[in-house]
Amino acid sequence: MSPTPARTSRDAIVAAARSLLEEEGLDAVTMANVAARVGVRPPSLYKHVRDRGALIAAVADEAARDLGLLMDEAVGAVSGEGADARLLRAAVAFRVHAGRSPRSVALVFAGLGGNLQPSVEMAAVAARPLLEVSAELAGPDRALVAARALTAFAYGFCSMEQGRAFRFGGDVDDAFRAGIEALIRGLAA
Amino acid sequence: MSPTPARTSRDAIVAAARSLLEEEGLDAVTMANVAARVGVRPPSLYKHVRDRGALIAAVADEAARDLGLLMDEAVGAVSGEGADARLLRAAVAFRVHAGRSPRSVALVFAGLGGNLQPSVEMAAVAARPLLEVSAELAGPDRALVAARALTAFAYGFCSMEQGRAFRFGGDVDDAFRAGIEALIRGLAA
DNA sequence: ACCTGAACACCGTTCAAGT
DNA sequence: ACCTGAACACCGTTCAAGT
Repeated sequence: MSPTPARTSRDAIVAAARSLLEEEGLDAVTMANVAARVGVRPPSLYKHVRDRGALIAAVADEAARDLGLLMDEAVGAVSGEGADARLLRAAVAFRVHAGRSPRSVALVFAGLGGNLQPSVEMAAVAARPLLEVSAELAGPDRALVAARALTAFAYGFCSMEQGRAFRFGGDVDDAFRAGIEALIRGLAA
Repeated sequence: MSPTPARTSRDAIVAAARSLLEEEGLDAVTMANVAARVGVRPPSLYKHVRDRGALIAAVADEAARDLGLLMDEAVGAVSGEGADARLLRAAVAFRVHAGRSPRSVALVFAGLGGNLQPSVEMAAVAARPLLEVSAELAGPDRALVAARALTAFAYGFCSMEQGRAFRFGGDVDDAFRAGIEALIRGLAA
């Protein structure tokens, strides 16, 4: 019975912003581009999201949720596998994900130049799987410290790799593997 | 004898862009803001820099040079100090620097959303001190791998810290120290 | 040789007016 | 209740015109 039914939705808007981010970068996530993708004029977006910042924060939240699901799966126990082997698998999965969706990963961890972040709740969901295996590796009282170190390394490495910061030759796959193994070894000791 | 002497210079322009970046963020580095700081109209800037991208790349180069000088100093041998202790000092110095100049650091390592980077030459200068101590720690043939791991951890950690990504409590200083020590231990083994 | 105002094609955002 | 065109204050960049 509404005078005019909604011609788009918040979900469609966030999805359009998300694909724009991944395909063309944060600069391409303009209200004009998003509006065009959902078939509406830019001012109409403000009926569904507060402003561009809130839209990008919503994208960050979705990206964090997906990352959490991915980690949950990657970390799943395989018969007879120790915490070290499971963390190595999780790190490799994270790197593959970062290679496929570099801008989403940057958005989740560093806000991509803006000050937007996922909500604490979503961050907690995304972090849980890693925290559990970290507790196995380093003990419950050092789980947070270990998870932070592993995340810092993996995110830092992939962020630099995607930003083409490794420009002195050498085997990048090797550096990632050696680094994560050294860190896991050091944290378990 | 020039018809009109230059009222500004490339150096002054880059310096203005740099302070704008650190004080207000990359979005504030507009041609209008930079021009106002050097006392000129925006179109005049194009006589000194190709475009905004080239200006930001020049800022990245200066930031990389400064970081290299800082690392060179931090890594300097103290009597009887091993490679592990020197790397720990370098990492702590890097973190202090990242706390003071977070946006410059982000620009050097990840391009800050744009695709700008320091030149390879400047990156090589900035990386040399770390590579030398890494060779001491892990042996010459593993120096690059070790330096990459240490950089990835330190940059990732500080980037997350500055982006307020550590939101589950705990001692962040402790996490940094434990992480870098674990990594150094693992790389030396 | 450098600087300038005017212009162009864009932004994000607001708001009164339509349906 | 949602969508729209028009408007406002901004961008980066180009260019002919000034000195």
